[in-house]
Amino acid sequence: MQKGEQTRQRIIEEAAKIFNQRGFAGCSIQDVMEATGLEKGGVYRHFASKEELAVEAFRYALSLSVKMRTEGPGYAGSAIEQLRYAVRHFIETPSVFPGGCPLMNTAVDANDGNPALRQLACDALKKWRAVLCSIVEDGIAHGEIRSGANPRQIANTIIASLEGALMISRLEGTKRALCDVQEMFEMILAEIGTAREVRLGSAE
Amino acid sequence: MQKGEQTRQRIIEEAAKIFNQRGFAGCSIQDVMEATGLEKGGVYRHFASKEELAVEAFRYALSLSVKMRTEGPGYAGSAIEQLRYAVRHFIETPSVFPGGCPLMNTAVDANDGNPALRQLACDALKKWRAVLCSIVEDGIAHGEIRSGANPRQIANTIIASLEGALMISRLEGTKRALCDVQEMFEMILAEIGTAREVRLGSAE
Amino acid sequence: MQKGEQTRQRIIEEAAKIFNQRGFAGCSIQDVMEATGLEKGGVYRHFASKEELAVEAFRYALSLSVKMRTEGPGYAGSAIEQLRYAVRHFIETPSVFPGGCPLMNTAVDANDGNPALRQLACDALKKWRAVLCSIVEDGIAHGEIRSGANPRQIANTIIASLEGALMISRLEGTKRALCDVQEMFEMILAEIGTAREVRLGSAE
Amino acid sequence: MQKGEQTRQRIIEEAAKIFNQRGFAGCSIQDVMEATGLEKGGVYRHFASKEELAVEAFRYALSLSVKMRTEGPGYAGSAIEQLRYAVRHFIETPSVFPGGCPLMNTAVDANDGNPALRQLACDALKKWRAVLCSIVEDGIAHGEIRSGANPRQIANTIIASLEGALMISRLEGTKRALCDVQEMFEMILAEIGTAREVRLGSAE
DNA sequence: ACCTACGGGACGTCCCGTTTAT
DNA sequence: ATAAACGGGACGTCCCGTAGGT
Repeated sequence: MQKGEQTRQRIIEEAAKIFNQRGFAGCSIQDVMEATGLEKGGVYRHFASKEELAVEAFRYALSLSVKMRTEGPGYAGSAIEQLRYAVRHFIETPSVFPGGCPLMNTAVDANDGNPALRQLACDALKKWRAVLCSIVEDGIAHGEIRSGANPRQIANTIIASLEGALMISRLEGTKRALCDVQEMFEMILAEIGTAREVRLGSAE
Repeated sequence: MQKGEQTRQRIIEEAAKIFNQRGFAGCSIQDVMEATGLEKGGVYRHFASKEELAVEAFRYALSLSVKMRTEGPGYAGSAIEQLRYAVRHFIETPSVFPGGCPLMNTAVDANDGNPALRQLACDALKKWRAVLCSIVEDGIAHGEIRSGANPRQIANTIIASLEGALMISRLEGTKRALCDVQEMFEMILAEIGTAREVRLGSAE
Repeated sequence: MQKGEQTRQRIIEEAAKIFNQRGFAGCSIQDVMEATGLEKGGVYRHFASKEELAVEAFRYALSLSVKMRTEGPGYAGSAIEQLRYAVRHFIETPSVFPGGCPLMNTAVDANDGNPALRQLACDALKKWRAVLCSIVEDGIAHGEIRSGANPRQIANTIIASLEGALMISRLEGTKRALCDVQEMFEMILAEIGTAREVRLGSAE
Repeated sequence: MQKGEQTRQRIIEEAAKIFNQRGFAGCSIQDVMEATGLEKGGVYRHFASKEELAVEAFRYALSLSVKMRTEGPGYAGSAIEQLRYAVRHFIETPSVFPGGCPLMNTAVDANDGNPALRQLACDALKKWRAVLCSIVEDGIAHGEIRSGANPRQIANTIIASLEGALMISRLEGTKRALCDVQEMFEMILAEIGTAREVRLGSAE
């Protein structure tokens, strides 16, 4: 990797943090300059515009974020275990960057007009959901999850609950909402799992 | 001072729409001027700064938003029915303003630094949750909901899921995520309700 | 005269001074308030708008100005003497108000757009010129001025020279330009007068 | 810095037109913005204040104006011919800009208080007068003008008459006053010229 | 006639995104 | 990659003309 390419990557990484915290409009090139130690020209050498830099920064943040939510040592074992891990892992490390989940931030920031950013967020969402879906599908195929279960519905519910709970938790400064959702998921996982008697026995 | 107060209110209402769509940093006083038809002097007579206007606008948006989620003809009957209504009503009218849910938008927008906005969002969240909590508590008191149920947990889960699903729905331009969550709630409501045998009988 | 009418007149007189010095755009109602000791409401009771006050003020200034240039003890005797007096009197008391000749000021100030003020200036000019014309005409009728003389041309020349010289004099802070013009007029008056030999004899 | 200088010049030229028409107080930076197509930042980069811009604009207008009155193909031949040309040329092209003669406008506008503008007008006047004076002096030296003639007096009379006549002409919307003065000048030129018998012979 | 409220709009500062020259 | 230049435009202050209420 050339020196120029390294610099470019460094800019993206620093910018990603700032954009994730303050949003596109709330962050200036000056902020990026200070974070990278570069001068304006040094930034503009690598990106044609603030818009272009933002796209790269958000792309980076989103891809890293999705990777964290979809890879890890816990993605092994039974489908139920994997889903439980996905939830637990989200709660333990809710964000790669300061400023909250890039997916939610990008979604809210771009909902106004920016179609490029919106597409990036959409892609990230789809990727994450696809992973969760395939876990559920595998679980059904292996008889660990009830055959009537709807993978997409389960995946969407997991993502929605976690993102929503993260928003609440950040607002309140507590993990309580995240934990509340996690517990509720235990119930849902028991409900969709086939190993019914076990949970009923243990829960009551 | 009658007329001035009217004007002030009109500014707040127009500003609320714009701030909700574009966020604090993404919206200028010029935008507010255009939306209200006023000139700069006309706006700054009523608000000391953009910050102050934003606080009033967000307060207005949040209070209207919470009111919509917590009042309505459906808040009657059994607790389970009321919770079901809360979810259904959210999905049918997910936003008072263009630009999505003020609670989520404010939460994301203010997470950076603005403590005033953050407090507003926090208050709105607490109000909403309190209403849901009391529905659950009433349900427990009336024996419609299992005595082991945790009202706060249920309320947080409802809010988190709905907000998260709304984010997904807005991103994708479909109501699918919202509907997925709604269906999942049917399962949860059945689970926490005491009229157990009915659901089990009908579902299987 | 009522007290209200007196106040109105006082406002006009004070405003006339200020408008004559600073022009319509360069003078504020606040200035008028300070000059009269009245409050805003006190001024607006008598005039519907700044524009209306300005019209009255300029009308007053112009009429006073024209009166000064066309009335006086010197308007007696031969036509040549009267013209000489008109010139001398202008130079001795070039302005009723501080700020220069209202005619020139109004003409320059109103040349942009204000048709009401422009008309006032035009009327004042016509009045002044008419007086000078009739002096010349009388002179021709009495054989004191050459029959070939053009009254309007002479009147216009007198007014133009005096106004122009006043402008120069005010700019330079000297009366020299006014005196230069006065001397030149002696030559002209001699030229148009019929008592030719006298001047030739005395001048050479 | 090439481009900036061009922009600065363009601003001055456009501003000169507007200031000449409406005066300093009657013209806003907004007007200049519209005329130049620039935004506020673009204007204030080149001038520290409205005052500074006005000085440059008036300086430009005055210098252009004086140049027009003092240069041209007619400034050749006999002194009398040159003076005749000066008058004729003024009447034919009385103003470089819309809004009348910058000298008179500035003089009236600045008579209030602005010493910077006043000085500019004064300088312009002196320059113009100097040119006319030197023509007369040359005429005297060459024996074309009577040795008793006073150059400064003649120059002041020309300037005063023309400026005054222009004011009248603009007020009335006719060139009549200008023409009246021009004709009167024929008489004066004949009077101060040495080729006496010619005019007398032709006029009578 | 005073006083206050109201909305208009000019002025000037500051900083931002971008370009250019080095 | 730096640094300065450039023009855009947001922000907030101030005062102005005007309208009402007292």
